Amino acid sequence: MEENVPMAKRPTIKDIARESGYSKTAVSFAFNDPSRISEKACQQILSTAQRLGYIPDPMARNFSLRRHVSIGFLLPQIVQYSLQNPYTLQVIQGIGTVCEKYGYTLTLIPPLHKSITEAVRNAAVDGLITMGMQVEMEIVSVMQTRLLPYVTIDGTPDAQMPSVNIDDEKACYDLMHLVLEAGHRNLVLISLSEDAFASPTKSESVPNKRMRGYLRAAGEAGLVLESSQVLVSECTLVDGMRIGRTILDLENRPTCVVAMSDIVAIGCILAFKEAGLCVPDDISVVGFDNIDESSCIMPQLTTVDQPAKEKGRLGAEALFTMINKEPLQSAHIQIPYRIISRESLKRI
Amino acid sequence: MEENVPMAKRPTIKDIARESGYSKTAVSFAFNDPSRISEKACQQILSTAQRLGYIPDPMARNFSLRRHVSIGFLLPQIVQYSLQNPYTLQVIQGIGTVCEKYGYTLTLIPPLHKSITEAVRNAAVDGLITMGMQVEMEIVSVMQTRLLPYVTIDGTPDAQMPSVNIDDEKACYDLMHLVLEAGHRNLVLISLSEDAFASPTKSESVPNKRMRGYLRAAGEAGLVLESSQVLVSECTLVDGMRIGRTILDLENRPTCVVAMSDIVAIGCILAFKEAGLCVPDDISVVGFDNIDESSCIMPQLTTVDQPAKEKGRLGAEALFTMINKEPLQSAHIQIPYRIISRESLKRI
DNA sequence: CTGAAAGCGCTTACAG
DNA sequence: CTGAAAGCGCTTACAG
Repeated sequence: MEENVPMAKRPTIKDIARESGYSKTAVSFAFNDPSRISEKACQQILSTAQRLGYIPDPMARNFSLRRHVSIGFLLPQIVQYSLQNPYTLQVIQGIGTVCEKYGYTLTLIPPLHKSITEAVRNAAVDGLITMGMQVEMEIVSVMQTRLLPYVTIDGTPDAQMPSVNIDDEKACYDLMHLVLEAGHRNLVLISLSEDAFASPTKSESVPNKRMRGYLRAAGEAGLVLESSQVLVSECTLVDGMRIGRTILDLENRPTCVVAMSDIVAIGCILAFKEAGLCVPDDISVVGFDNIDESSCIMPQLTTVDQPAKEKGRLGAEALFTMINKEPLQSAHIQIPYRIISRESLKRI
Repeated sequence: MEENVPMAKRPTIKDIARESGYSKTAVSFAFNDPSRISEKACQQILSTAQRLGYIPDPMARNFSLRRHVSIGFLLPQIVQYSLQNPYTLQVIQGIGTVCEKYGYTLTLIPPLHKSITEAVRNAAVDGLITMGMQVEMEIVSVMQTRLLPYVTIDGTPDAQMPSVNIDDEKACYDLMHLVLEAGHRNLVLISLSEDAFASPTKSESVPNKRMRGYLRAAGEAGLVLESSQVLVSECTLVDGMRIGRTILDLENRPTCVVAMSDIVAIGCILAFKEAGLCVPDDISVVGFDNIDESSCIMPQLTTVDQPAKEKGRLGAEALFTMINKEPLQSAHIQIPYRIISRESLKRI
C-alpha cells in the first residue's frame, strides 16, 4: 500500500489528471458527479487517486464553491468561562444539533484572539451566532460589511438583528414577586458580568433587563435595594462558591440570595452548606436558567426555566434560513419561560 | 455611512486597487505589511477600503496561505450525547483554552454527516483531535493521506498515533479493589457505549481496558461477573437515570453499582433516591472521571479522578507542535490518575 | 516604494 | 462523453 510511504506533498487534481490520462475536468467529475463521465473513466480516475493517495483539498473546493460548510459561534467570554457555563453549553448543544442535521461543522470562535472584531473579520464561516449582541456594537457592522448572516441569542432585538429571547425582565419580575411573597425583604442579588464584547451603551443587555425586573418588583413592594446588595459573579460553579463565601461574611446577612444564574446559585448553596448552614432554613436561594443540575442539588432550586437548547436550535435554524437566502418568518423570536417553584426558597 | 447600503456583492481587492489607484499588491500590503508601502499609499488604500466596505476575504486569504487557522475536534458521538457528556466537555474546554492561546478557532465536527470518514475527508482544519481512536480505523488512513496532523485522547497508543491517556486498566483495577475491600460481592457494572467510529477490533478501546481492570480485580478476589451483571449506558444524566431504574428492577439487586462514568453514576443515585433508597446505606455507587458534579451530589461520589481538561490541553499542545512541524517530545503521553474515596461507597 | 504576473487547487460554462 | 480555459480572491517572489 502506497499510503504508508510518506510523501513530501499531497498530489493535486493535476497529478491525477496526468497519471490517469484524463483531464482535470474529468477528475473533478469523478468525485463530484460521476454521471458526467463514462464508467471506465471514473474507475480509472478513482483508482489512480487511490494509488497516489489523492483526496480533494477541502479548502480549494470550498473556495471555489464560495462556501465554508461551517457556522460560527462567537464565545461570549474567554473559553474557560464560556465552556464552564452550563447555560451556554446548552445553547451550543442546540446549535450543534442543527449543524449536525445540515451536515455543517460548528466553529467555536474565542473572543480574545487580539480583539473580537479581528476574530469576526477573519472568521471562516457561512454565518455567525452570537450571544448578548446589540446592534450598535462594532462587530455588527463588520458582519454587515462582510454580508455575513448572523443571529443573536439573548441580545437586543432590532430590525437589523434577528434574535432569540425570552422576556427577561418579566421573568425576573415574576421570580422576585415569588421571593417577596415568601416574606423576604433582606436580599442580595448576584448579577452576571457583562459579555466580553459589551458596549458602553448596554442598557438593553440581559443583565440589565433582568435587573430592571427585579428592581421593579422590589419597588412595587416598597423595597429599595442598595448597590451594596448587588454583587457580580462569573457564571461558573467556582466563582459562585467564592461569592457565596463573600455573602456569609456580610455584616447584614440576607435571608435570600437571588442569583441570575443557576450555576452561581448552586455555588452559593455549596458554600453555605460548607459553612454549616442549612438551605433554605437558614438562608434561601433562587436562581435562573433551570439547568439539569438544579433539580439534582439538595435542596432543589427554585428558578426560572428557560429552554436554552431550544434557543440554540431556533437561532441556528434561523441562521440556516438566511444562509439559504430564504426569508425569515420573523426577525425576532420570543419563547416562553416558566417559574419553577421548588425547595430552595422558604416562606419566612 | 455607506455600510447601510446593502450591496449585492462584496468588493474585492481588485475593486480597491482600481478605486484607490494603486495595485492589488499595494492593497494587500496595506492590510498585511504596511511597512512595505508609503504611508500615503496606505492611508488612501485603507480609506478607500473603508468607503467601499472592503474586508479581505478570509477564505481566499487562508487558501493562498495554505492554512485554516482552526483545529478540529471530531465529536466521538452524535452532538446530543457528546455535548451532554461532562467529561467530553472538559476535554473540549482544555482544547479550547489552547486554541484561544494560539489565536485559532476550534471546529466541532459532528460524526454522522454521512459517514465519519466523509467528515474527515472534508474537514477544513489544520489538524484534528479525536477521542478513542485506534490506528487501524479507516479515518486514520484518511488523515494520513491528507497529511493532516492528529492526536487522539483515550485512544490506543501507537507509533503512528500520538495519544494522551491515563492507565485505564490499572485505575479500574484499583477502584474495584476498593469496592471489594469494602465487602461488596454482588455488583453491577455499567459500561460505556462504544464511540461512533469504533472498529470491530476494539479490544484496546477504553471501555475494554477498563473492563479488564475491573474483571482482573474481581478475578483475584475469586469473583466471576456474569454478562447479566454488565449493563451499557450512554454517557448522559438522563440515560444514567434510566439505567438506575433498570437496576432497581433486577431480581437480585446489587449492593454496589460500578459505573464507568460519573454522570451515569449520578444518574443512578438520583434514580435510587427517587425510589426512596438511601445511598450508600441501601446501595453503594462508584463512578469514574471526578467531574465537578461528583463533589456536589449527596452523597459525594467515590470515583477515579482523571484530569480531563489537562488531557485536552496536552493533546492540543501536541497537535500545535506538529502543525508547526516541530518534533514531539514523545508520541505517547500518560498522565496520572487518583482514586478519590468519598461517601457513596459503604463498607458492608 | 511600486506593480505585473504567477500561483494556491479546485469548479464549471462552454465548445467540440 | 471529453477537455481547454476562465474564474474564485487573495499572496508574494521578482523586476523595476
